[in-house]
Amino acid sequence: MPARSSRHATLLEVAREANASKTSVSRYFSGERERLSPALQRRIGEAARQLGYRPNQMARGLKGGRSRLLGMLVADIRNPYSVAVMHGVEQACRERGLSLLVANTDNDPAQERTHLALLTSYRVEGLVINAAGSPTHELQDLAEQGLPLVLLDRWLEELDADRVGLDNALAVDMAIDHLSAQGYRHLLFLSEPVGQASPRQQRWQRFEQRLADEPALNGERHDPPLDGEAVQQVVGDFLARANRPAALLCANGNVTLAATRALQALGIRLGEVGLLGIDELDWCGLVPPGITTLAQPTEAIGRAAVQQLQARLDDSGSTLPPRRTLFPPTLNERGSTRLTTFDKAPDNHSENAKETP
Amino acid sequence: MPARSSRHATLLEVAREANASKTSVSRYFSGERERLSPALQRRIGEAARQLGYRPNQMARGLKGGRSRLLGMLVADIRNPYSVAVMHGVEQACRERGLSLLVANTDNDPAQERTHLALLTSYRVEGLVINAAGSPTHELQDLAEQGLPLVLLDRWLEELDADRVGLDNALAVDMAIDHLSAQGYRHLLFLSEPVGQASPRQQRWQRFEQRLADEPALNGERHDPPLDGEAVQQVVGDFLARANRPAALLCANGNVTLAATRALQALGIRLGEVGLLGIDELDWCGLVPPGITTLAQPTEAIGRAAVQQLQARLDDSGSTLPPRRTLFPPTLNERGSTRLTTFDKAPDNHSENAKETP
DNA sequence: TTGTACGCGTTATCAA
DNA sequence: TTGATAACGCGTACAA
Repeated sequence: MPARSSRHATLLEVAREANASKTSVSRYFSGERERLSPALQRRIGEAARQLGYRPNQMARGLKGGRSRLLGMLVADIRNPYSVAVMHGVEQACRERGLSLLVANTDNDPAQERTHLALLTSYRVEGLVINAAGSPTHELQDLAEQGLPLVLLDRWLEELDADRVGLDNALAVDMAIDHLSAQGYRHLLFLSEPVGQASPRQQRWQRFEQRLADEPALNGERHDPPLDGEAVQQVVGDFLARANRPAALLCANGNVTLAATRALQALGIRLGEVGLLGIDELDWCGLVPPGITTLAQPTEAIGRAAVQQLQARLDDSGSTLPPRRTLFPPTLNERGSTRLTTFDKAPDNHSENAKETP
Repeated sequence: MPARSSRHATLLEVAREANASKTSVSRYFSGERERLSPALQRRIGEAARQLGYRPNQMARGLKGGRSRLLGMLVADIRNPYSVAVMHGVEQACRERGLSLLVANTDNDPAQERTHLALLTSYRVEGLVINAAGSPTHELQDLAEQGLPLVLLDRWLEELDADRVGLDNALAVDMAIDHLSAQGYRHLLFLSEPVGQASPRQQRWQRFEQRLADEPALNGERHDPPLDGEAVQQVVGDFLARANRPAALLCANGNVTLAATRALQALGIRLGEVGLLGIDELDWCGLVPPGITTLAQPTEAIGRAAVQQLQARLDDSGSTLPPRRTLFPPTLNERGSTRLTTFDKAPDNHSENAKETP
């Protein structure tokens, strides 16, 4: 029984109880158990268990500067993409004996600043940053102070830090190539308001570039707000203007959701008008005839972020050049980009598709 | 310019720079700014800004025992329900100037133990626990040591702690009442493997009780593993046995997803066989004709958890009796429980429904 | 192999 | 209003 009613047992108390010195107890809990005599080990172990002793990480961090804490700044924690990446980050942390201090900013630059200060005040050993705004100056300072940090998904041009994320140009290429191969000729690129977010900018730009390069391809780009009727309006207008076969390319998961709603509201059948979304979501196979997506390797991205941080941590001293780690997406082909599929069966049963000319 | 190339400025350095004492600087950053002369305030503020000083929370926590950290143990961070609740927790934390240390256990009791130890080693001031297994003993110890903790969603009978979550009995009642009112007579209650998880047990039991009480209602209960073909098998068998009108009641969001897949694979139209899920999900309005759900007030649940912790923190001393805070769900009525709806249009356009007898 | 003594950055206590 | 000093719990030279 831990007995102590309201406080925590300390190293010193364990030492007393075990009739040993602070140093020995410290060693016992710092992976130097081997260097103690078997007898001492038993005494300390016993005493610690009896008092319910747990080393105080705060005190540990204070002395050695090793907080064993990693900070993660997330722009929108309710985004499944963010959570999936975070899961990868967390696993990688666990494998290294690190804990994760998570801060969600809800895409608010003010909160971003606050949380950044907060994270550093806990002396995190590294920072995974999925930025909302552009707290470039603050980050620059942190980087200069020698704090390892890696930019996740969204990055800031002015900040020359390590970056991990999707190969956005490749993703757009794959999307366009697939739609093109399926016979779609008139493309609508749909994004959340582009603003400062780099992935949106990059996908957007790549789309424009491809349109410019290939005269056979027609297209438009729009970034309406996702709440309200704007999306339906934009899609409706596009479809009224565009010749067929026409398709929608959604820049991320949120857009895919909004676009699917819009198409349904307009009474349009998926596939007849193509739909391809960047980001894979649980339900993409469920909406008949299934929504084609480009899945990001979220776990790998998360792990890569931590790995990069670790590299900086190990390297502390010499200045490695900033490194960019880009991952390719995976195409999940479903009915929404099958021009000839007018059937409503779920994707995994499309072999039973009945033609409805 | 923060100048210092690689370390953090300390209180002492600020004091020297400002020609003040440590105490004064400490006061300046501890909300006792008023008690300093305007001149001193200016000097300290200046010096701090110049050196880029940030109080070290680790050291703070060491001295006063105030880590300003709350710990949250999450059973499955990829579950949208968990994330939504976490969002509420996080907001409530922010309002109180607390930070959140999140630990995901992936439903693994071993990791649960580890993470629990980790969280306490950072001297979190309180713990929000969405337990995977039953680390009852560990938790009991923590509670006895005076650490405020609140059980979220899942609770452990043996542990007499504060609890926050959904009113599960009410939820099942509402589900059955709705299905019953819509004309469904033969019910299949579908759950993830019940095991130790208390919400599953409670929902399961309430379902059984209602069946026993009302002879007019027929029903079965199953808890197949969600991966693989088991769900489709169970649903198929049930539908082969049961008379109509028949309906499925899904015990949580994961089950709803699996059940929807199964019904699609079986080529069954929603509504014709009823489908009602506990937990609201992004896509429930998207799968024609929309899936009826019981939404949990996730934000409120998260906030309530922190609020409860706060109460314990404030009260420290006298022993308040354990408190249970249960929230009612909200019914989102959609096409999947509309017996007469054979139309495939999205929910928000059901007024245009064409009858297809 | 084990113990002593000091320092980490902060707050609390007390005195000026 | 300000300042000196002693903790807080732990790691780590260094000495034994």
